[in-house]
Amino acid sequence: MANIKEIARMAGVSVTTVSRVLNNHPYVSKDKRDAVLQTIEQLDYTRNMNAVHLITGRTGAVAVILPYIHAFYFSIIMNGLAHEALLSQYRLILCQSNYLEEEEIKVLEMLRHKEIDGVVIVSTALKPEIIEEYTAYGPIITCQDSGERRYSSVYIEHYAAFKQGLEYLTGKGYRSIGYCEGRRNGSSAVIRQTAYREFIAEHQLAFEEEWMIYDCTTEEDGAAAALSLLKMSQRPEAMIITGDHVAAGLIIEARRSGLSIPGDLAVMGFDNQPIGRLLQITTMDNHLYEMGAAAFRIIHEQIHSERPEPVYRKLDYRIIERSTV
Amino acid sequence: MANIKEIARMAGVSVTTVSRVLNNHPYVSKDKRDAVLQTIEQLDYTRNMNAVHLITGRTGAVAVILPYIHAFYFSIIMNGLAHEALLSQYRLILCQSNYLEEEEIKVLEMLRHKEIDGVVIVSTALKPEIIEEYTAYGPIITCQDSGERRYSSVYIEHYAAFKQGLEYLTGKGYRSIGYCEGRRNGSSAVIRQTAYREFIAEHQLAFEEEWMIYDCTTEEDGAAAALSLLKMSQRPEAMIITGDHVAAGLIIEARRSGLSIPGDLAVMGFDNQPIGRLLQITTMDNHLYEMGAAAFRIIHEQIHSERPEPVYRKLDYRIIERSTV
DNA sequence: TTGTAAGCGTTATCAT
DNA sequence: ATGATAACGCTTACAA
Repeated sequence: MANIKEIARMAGVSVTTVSRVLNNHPYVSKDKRDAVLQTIEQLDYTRNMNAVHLITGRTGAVAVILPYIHAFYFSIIMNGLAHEALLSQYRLILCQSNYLEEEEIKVLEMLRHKEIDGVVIVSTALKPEIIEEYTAYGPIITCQDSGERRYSSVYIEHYAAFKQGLEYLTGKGYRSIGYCEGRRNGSSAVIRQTAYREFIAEHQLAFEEEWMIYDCTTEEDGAAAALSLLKMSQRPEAMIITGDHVAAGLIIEARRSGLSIPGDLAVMGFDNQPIGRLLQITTMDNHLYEMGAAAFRIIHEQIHSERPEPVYRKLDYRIIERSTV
Repeated sequence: MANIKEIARMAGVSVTTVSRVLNNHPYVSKDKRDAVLQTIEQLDYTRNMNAVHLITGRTGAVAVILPYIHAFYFSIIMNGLAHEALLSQYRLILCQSNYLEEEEIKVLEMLRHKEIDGVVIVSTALKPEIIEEYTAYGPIITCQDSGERRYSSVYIEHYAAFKQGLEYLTGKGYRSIGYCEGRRNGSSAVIRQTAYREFIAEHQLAFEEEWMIYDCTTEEDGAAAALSLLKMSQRPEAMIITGDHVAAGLIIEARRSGLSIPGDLAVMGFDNQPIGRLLQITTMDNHLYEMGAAAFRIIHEQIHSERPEPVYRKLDYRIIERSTV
């Protein structure tokens, strides 16, 4: 395959001139530029970008770490990231980690190996200390609140958002509230559970340990939760459920079993996913798209600044009132 | 940041020896190897992979082109790809194209620029001729049947599969069948519509133009389809719907409106997605996961062979009988 | 406006 | 078993 030297020789110019044409530098006469362009066309030449990356020290690529691409929560954030990356002519390299530290480390190692210019961590199993180590090799941003670390973050205050959701339910008069939690190891799940238990205690609400249902991540988990709810001697008046798709599964199964919603059971979802609109689920909009977009904008800026300072951006949230509460 | 030269100097060996240690070559004495290893540790050294890519002419990365990551159809294929890529220690670069030719070309250009070793095209808006041009720069495989071209393919016979679905419905006694089609431009949609219309004609089934519903890609589209079905003066006895999530939307909305399924309306889905199991939707399993896995295995083999020949692999399919037909 | 030559950080070749 | 040295294909001082 042709290289820059060959183009230079055939066009009767130096490699520098060819490089200038390639990079749209000024100070190239029209004659030479045309000659170069024509030769390039003729030989079907393109640059070997590996050589460019080597000499420039940049790759124009950013990696994104997330556990599952097929989870709505993450795909919405991903859309935000992708949109901004496109605007900046950047490439996104996706890493579906399944929360495997090993996979996540691999991506951070890519940063170290100079294969990418930065890393966006949407959700991780990694300890903040580990991430912090890698900031030495390039900019990193997380979509989780990890305190004011040496890397940036765009995040939702899960604690406050969850409490607001609970307040909304008690405001509607519900005095016993169950909770379908998402992935047990998920960083947000831990926070939300704390918010939940504290809220229950503060407001002296009724509570049974079986109202706390763990590891609900799919429609089927929601359906299973509905079934176990039905078998309880004491059932909560309301359920708060992270993920509208899980809420959807619960609602469908509960209705199939003859429960009226919100009459017999109120359901509040989280994350404002498309299925939620279909089933008219009352939910919490976490602005996930904007989260992705902001994350990319920040890391892009950091890639291009000399000594970037970490940025901490807190996103807001709001309840979407529909008809399941 | 430290480079190989520095390591060599500090360890008191040549760069060649360092390189040998780095690549686990034989013929390095234990003494020197240990010295090198220790220096590497000490300086926190890693290779600049751009230099490696440049000299070796390989990158260990394969790009995947698909229109939408959040569509179940594609995410299942993606899972198959990802699993195999992991086994082969390959990196996957994801391109969400939205069926924009421009975006897809960008990826093919990466192949030309030597930034990736191969391309897996899951679904594309590109003409086969264009893809064929790029085979000059490296192996390409599609997950669509495009005839026996200069690039490989793993594909489902959408025509035959769709007809089998229709036969299943007529076998159950339904004599009027409507069809919710997926994305209008989707390559499979075109094929399936042909199969549909031909089947209707061959079997002299009842048919109204309004039973053919276009561009159904989401749960909400399915719900909307249910609503328009309800308004028809003549309603089909059965619906065949590409995508179980679309079928789910239709079923939920239809039942909400008092329709019994399959009593008043039989529904057959396609693609065997998780939601289909929850709602007990009778569907067609297209082996999408296996499709992704096979695609990667083939391209991986081609990357490592001198003069690769195109491979054409046809996948089978089967009906999963549940309770909506 | 143009060209020469020195890198970038590796691996490959070919000695010894 | 080890090491010079030449690639790989490009950008960028620096000189003219």
